[in-house]
Amino acid sequence: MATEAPTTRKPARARNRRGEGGRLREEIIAAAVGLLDETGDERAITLRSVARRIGIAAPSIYPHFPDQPAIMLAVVQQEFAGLQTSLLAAVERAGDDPRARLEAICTAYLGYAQEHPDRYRTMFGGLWMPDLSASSITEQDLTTLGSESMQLLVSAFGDCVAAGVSSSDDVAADAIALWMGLHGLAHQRASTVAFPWPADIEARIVNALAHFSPTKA
Amino acid sequence: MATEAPTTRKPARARNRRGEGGRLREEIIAAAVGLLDETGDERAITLRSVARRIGIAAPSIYPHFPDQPAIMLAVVQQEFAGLQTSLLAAVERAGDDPRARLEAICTAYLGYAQEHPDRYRTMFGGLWMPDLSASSITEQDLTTLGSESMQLLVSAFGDCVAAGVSSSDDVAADAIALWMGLHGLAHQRASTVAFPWPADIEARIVNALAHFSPTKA
DNA sequence: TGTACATCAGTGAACGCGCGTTCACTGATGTAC
DNA sequence: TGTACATCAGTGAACGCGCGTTCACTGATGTAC
Repeated sequence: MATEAPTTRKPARARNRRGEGGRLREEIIAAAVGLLDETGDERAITLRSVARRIGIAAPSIYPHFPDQPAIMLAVVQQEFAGLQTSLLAAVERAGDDPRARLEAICTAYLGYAQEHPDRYRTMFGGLWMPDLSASSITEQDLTTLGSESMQLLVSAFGDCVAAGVSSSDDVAADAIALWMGLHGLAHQRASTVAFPWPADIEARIVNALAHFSPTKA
Repeated sequence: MATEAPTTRKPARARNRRGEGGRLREEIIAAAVGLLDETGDERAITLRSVARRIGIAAPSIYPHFPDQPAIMLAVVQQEFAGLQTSLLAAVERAGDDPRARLEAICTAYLGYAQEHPDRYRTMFGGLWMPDLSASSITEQDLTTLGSESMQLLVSAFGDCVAAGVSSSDDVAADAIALWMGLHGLAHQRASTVAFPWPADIEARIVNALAHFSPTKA
């Protein structure tokens, strides 16, 4: 696979107009996600590979990102936002029934991970974050990731308990337990090559951890 | 941090005696694990860093491993064996009660992951495996990893169902569901910097997914 | 017991590569007058 | 309406580094005779 076509040397990317230099920032993030999706390896996202894909010189990244980990953080933040959007859309579609809403969230969560396994692995793999002291990334940047989605799950779980379709003596704790079940399945599916998954694995995990009343068989 | 002490140039490693060259193979694996434990980053395991740590020349690796991914595979295989040993020891200690045995396996599994978070992340992260076509590693190498431990979990779960302390219409499927809960917690703990875990998170996950009869409160 | 020799367990130098980052610069574009 | 100029949005060459891998080699060690 040729990294550069030999005949056409210059793709001749149109430079942004004055005042619109910020657009390159978005292009950089999009290029990074594109590289991740195509290679399936977050290590393929390098400062130089991103620049190459856009058609700019490598140093042109620096006015927009202080270092390479900053690009990764921007990618992960954008993807967590995308996950949240996907969950909100699912819960919207689900209507008013509390159990249907919680199930919709779980299905959407697992669906996102299956559609974008490499993104999911990157978001939760923790491998992209460096020494934390040698880069521009702060601990605050990391702890806030995914907290919105967690909150959504907690409140949907709480609604189920309030409606009597679930039981829990500690909604926050049981929501985390449910999330861990979802995460385990999502992550393992995204990481393993082949595995003999039972057809109803999602339902088995969700039903057990959501403590759904067994009445509605 | 100096990579090489300036005064003592030669650590003067004693070369193995004739017929004992195979010892270097074990030293290489041990050095790789050591690097992983100390740096917390599997990317720190390079052919050259391993050689440096042992005190040999880089090409000396090649009689023992065909390429760098082969070292990673050996590390991961050894660690899966270590995990299995740890689970077997726990189940031995637990005595004859089926529920105690299953709980012991779960606790030992989570304990291993908490003691060696970086090893756990490497084992299940899937990032160390390359193109699968560009290296010496085969798909067979990957699918067998951890299957022994899975079997142990299935049989312990089956014993619980047989003894009436658990319920399940499909032990194999529910064992996988339980494993996913364990994996989710183990992996997230190993990957995240800080998280407000509930104190009883382990019990909440295990009790729900093992379908333990609630009689024994 | 002595010695030639095959083998084993490595070594040392070199290669080409892609990486992050720096530095001084350039040329188009909008604005003040 | 015309023009000087500041600013913006980048460029191009270069740096030092660590990487995986190759090649021809070396020197100790055991063995056959």
